[in-house]
Amino acid sequence: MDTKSRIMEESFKLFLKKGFVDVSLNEIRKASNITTGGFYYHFDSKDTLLVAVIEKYIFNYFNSTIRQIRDFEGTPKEKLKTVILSIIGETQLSESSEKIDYRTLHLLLMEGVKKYEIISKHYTEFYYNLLNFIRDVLDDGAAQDIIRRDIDSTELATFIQTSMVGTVLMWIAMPEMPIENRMNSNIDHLWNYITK
Amino acid sequence: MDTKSRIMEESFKLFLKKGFVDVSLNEIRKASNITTGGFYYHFDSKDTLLVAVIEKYIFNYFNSTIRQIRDFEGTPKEKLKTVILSIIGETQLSESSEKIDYRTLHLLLMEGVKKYEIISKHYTEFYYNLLNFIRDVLDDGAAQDIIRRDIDSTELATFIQTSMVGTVLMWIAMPEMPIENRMNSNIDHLWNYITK
DNA sequence: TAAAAAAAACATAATAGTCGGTATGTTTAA
DNA sequence: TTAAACATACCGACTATTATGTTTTTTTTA
Repeated sequence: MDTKSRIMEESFKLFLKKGFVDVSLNEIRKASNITTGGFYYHFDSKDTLLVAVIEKYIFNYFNSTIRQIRDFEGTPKEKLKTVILSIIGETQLSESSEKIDYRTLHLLLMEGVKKYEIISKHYTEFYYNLLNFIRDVLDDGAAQDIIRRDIDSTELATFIQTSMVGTVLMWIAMPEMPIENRMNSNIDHLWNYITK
Repeated sequence: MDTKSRIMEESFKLFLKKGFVDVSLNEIRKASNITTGGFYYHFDSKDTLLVAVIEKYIFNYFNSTIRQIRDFEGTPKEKLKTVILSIIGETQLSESSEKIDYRTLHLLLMEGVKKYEIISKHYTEFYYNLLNFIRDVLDDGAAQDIIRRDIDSTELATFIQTSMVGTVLMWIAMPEMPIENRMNSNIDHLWNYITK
């Protein structure tokens, strides 16, 4: 792996563990085995690094996951379940085999959303991406005559998305209940409601 | 107002605006019109201050809101709608008339949850408190023969809570859609599902 | 009830340490 | 020979905190 990627990956791991502001450039340097000069050759600032890291390891991953599930063969219900569990579930760091706890990732994301306009923009874009995905799945299900047509699919998609996103936050608040259980239970109820 | 309360209120405002770590003691001192000695007379450290502020201005407020809505006369549906809108909606700083944007409050809360075990504990407790409230409302509705009985009320309450909490996060992600609209739409769908 | 003592409520000054960032030097590859 | 890819040394600004001094209020005592 080249130096820049190494810096980004090690920083990402540190950010997840301690949060952005609580990781100093010294720590980043040590973890990446590089000196100050080396770091500033690749990045203009610590902030630039954070934005790059979040774009690469979070949003790229999120959006490519949605893309994959779009091509995924399965029932609409399976697709809905899979997309969110893929994102939330056992995220994996590229190349290495380390698993990431989504909860810490979410907290890092919130930190970025608060501090940087560009991350906030990416965040919004991702949710529109997810919303469109859910709506397409619903439209597909309606075409297959599985899903009710009396409610506008965008509104239904919004309802479903809200519930799925809530699952994440509840997982942070009440971690003792496994995410899979909560997700399965929620999707089952949603499914009862949206199917004919 | 006494000095300690003044420090806490001014700090809370600063924390909401910039986040905890980005507010220095110097800023707190200036805003509260106090010196270093004065500050450290009332608080052991900056961290102690944050915990005190979050306990007082967030969790006290949250939990007392739930208590109020418990006594609130109204239909189960109104109660559900009111409790979350009261918490999320136009929160108000004690004494002063300044309105708080819940989104910034949520981000501050996440910062605290990440950094301090005690805040994380309060956070979990609050969500159990909310869950119990929702379940009681549902049980009440079932007793009035409004709400279906074929699903366990705890599971139904969990489903509803997840959706409500998701509403908050969606509001952060997609702020252009007003929280009231989203909440009303979601509650209507939930209601269709849980009523007989 | 006035003086004395004690405690509370601050104010001032200083400190050690860390922070992100810069300027410049050196090595390596094209 | 030139530019990329680093390394070294350094810096001023700022950080939370401490130690100590001063003022104000409360309590105790004569």
